[in-house]
Amino acid sequence: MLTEDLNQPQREAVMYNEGPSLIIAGAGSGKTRVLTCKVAYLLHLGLAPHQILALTFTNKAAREMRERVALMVDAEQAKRLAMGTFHSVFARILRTEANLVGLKSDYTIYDTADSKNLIKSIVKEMSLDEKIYKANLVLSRISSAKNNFIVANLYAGSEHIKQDFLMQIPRVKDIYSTYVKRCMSANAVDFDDILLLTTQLFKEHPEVLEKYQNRFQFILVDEYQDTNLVQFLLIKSLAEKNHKVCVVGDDAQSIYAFRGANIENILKFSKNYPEAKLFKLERNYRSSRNIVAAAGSLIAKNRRQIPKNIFSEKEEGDKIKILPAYSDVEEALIVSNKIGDLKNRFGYDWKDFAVLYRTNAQSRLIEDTLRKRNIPYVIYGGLSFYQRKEVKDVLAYIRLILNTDDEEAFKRIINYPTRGIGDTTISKLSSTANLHHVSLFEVASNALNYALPVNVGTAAKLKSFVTLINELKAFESTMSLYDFAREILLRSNIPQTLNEENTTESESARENIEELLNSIRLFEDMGKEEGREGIKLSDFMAEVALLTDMDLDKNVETSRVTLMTIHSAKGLEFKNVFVTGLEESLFPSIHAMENDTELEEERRLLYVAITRSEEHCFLSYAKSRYRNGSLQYPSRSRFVDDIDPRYLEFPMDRNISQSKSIDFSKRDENFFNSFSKPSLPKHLVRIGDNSKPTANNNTNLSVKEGMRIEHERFGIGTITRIDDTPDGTRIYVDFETSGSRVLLLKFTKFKIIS
DNA sequence: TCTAGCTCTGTTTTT
DNA sequence: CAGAGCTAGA
Repeated sequence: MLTEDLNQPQREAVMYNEGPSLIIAGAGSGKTRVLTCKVAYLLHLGLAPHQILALTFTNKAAREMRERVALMVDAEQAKRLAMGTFHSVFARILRTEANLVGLKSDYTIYDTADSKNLIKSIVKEMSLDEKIYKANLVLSRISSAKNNFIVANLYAGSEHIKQDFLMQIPRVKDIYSTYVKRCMSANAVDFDDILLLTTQLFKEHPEVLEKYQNRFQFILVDEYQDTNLVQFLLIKSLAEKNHKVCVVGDDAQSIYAFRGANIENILKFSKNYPEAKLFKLERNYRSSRNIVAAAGSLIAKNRRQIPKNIFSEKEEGDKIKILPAYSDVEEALIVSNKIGDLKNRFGYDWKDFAVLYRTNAQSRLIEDTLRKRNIPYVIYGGLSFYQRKEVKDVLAYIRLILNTDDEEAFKRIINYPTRGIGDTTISKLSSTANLHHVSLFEVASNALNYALPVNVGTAAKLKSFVTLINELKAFESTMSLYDFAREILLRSNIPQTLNEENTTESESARENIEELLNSIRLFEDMGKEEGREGIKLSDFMAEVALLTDMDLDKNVETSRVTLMTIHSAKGLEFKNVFVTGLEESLFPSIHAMENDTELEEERRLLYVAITRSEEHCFLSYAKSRYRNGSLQYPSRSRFVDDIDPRYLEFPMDRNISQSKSIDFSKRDENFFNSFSKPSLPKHLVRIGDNSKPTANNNTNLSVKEGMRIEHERFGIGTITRIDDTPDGTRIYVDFETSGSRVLLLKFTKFKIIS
């Protein structure tokens, strides 16, 4: 029986399908299992796979669920489930119904970089100050409006515009409406549009909505706490007719408010469906009792939450260990050492470890250290493969060929490889195109008709570019995807250009492009295997646009330590988890320290991080860290103090101050002062600060072999050797955590301990 | 129009 | 620190 291995609340949640239900699923409570069983159960009850709509936030989650369903029912059925991310499912629907919202079905999906570039162009064209109307800021305003279902012509009457005035950016309204128009005339949508336009479509075309209401007999939504208003509306409208909808979420794990997610949706759900059944999954099967208790004590500091009692019946386990470090460098060393140590002691595999951080930038040091120790690792996040310059260049060719209206693709490649068409010509093209409400490509194709003010030479260059694109277009019908893509690549002249450069970068660029072609071939072959007829390159492009770094195959066969942001770690679990950078203004982020709402979200983020761990969890922080090129002295994160100390273990052996009361923020001096115990005479050696190094009077300073010193960045160590060289005195130090180093005395900041 | 080199600036999380 | 944008000179 399908529900055999489930506990009571899980089974009830799976078997109740008569109406709407809300499943509050605590961390590690077997949520995926419940969802999977539910899908299998619905199939068992006789629903056809295509009648079940299951929405997730990541492709990975969708894939995983499909695979697990396939194990319970037959693979054929699993394949036909309507399962995917919000964006991929609704992008498909939008493609089918494109003409109803003024798009063509081969529309392009703009990624964030495309959107930003478009905004930049618009700001320039409107002669606004780019320093005030920063692309990032404007995009986030537009995105937030879209997520809240505020279309361009309603923006003027919205709360948003009031905030814009306060922020002194009143013209966002105009940028927004121009942006929408430009996307439309480029036959392009951005990420938010995929959901927004579908919502609009359903609103304005009840007959279309009804078609999908009838098709989707049952709707499941994962990570419901992370849905925004538009997603809420989409689910609401689709479920309106037969109320067969089940949403699963955990308010304690809501970490996407910055993207418009609204916890209110969970509360609104019960309001919207008064008959909704509520199920709570409170037993955590993942983590030791200590970890669950520690996480529980942390999240208890948040005010707004749905009451629940998460418990574990696993063994008590070790306490969460706090790992203080002198510097970011040392933090990385400690983490790497601990990983090696645990592996040796308990026989873990590399893949049993994850190092999590708040910001992507933190990965660098950890990466460096792991590499030095020969510890294999994978990094998720950051630049994804499809965002790399060379890959985007090739994709832009493909995009323009498939959709010549694609403004951003046009701009990207009109002069790459260089063909003598510069900014001047591009802005002429732009203004002419805007004037006549046509695409850049259209103007370039008929420069004469539009009276484009360019000289004969430029006109000829434009013509040959247009001819190239048109010729390539003609190949589509005659070739396989792979051959077509290869033809595009060859004719684009990109490979030749890279060959000429002949640098390490151009070498890796060529490899990446080769990789891109391989993925096109793979896509084509898979399609054939699955018996899908008439796959087109546009299908590949549609898929690629919605792929993230998480979805890429990263050589999963080899066992490696995982490095990722906490956000990307949601939904995953590891035996051992290191949460790094627990420092004020990093975690919680400096941007989130102003109000409680944001602070609570950061706290939930740490909650998510801790609850990823099954057996061991470590929280590390550094007393000094390089950020944006300058050294900073943060204090320990307040969140460490939010956890009940009964579940924490602080180090005994090292005398890093536990108190947070010292203000490190002012000057270097404070940092050193904080080290010295007030009663002791200050042996602080601090030579070569910014004032000129008062040369040799430091050489006979009282350093001796065997002395123990405490270094700002490397921690505690013993001097093993002292050498006088023409450059000054060199000291050889064996550091406890960071190994041996040779330091030039006059530039070294340290304190003598004994 | 292109390129190299300089200055400036920003700097969270992501489908 | 790294990426973007700007300037000067070719």
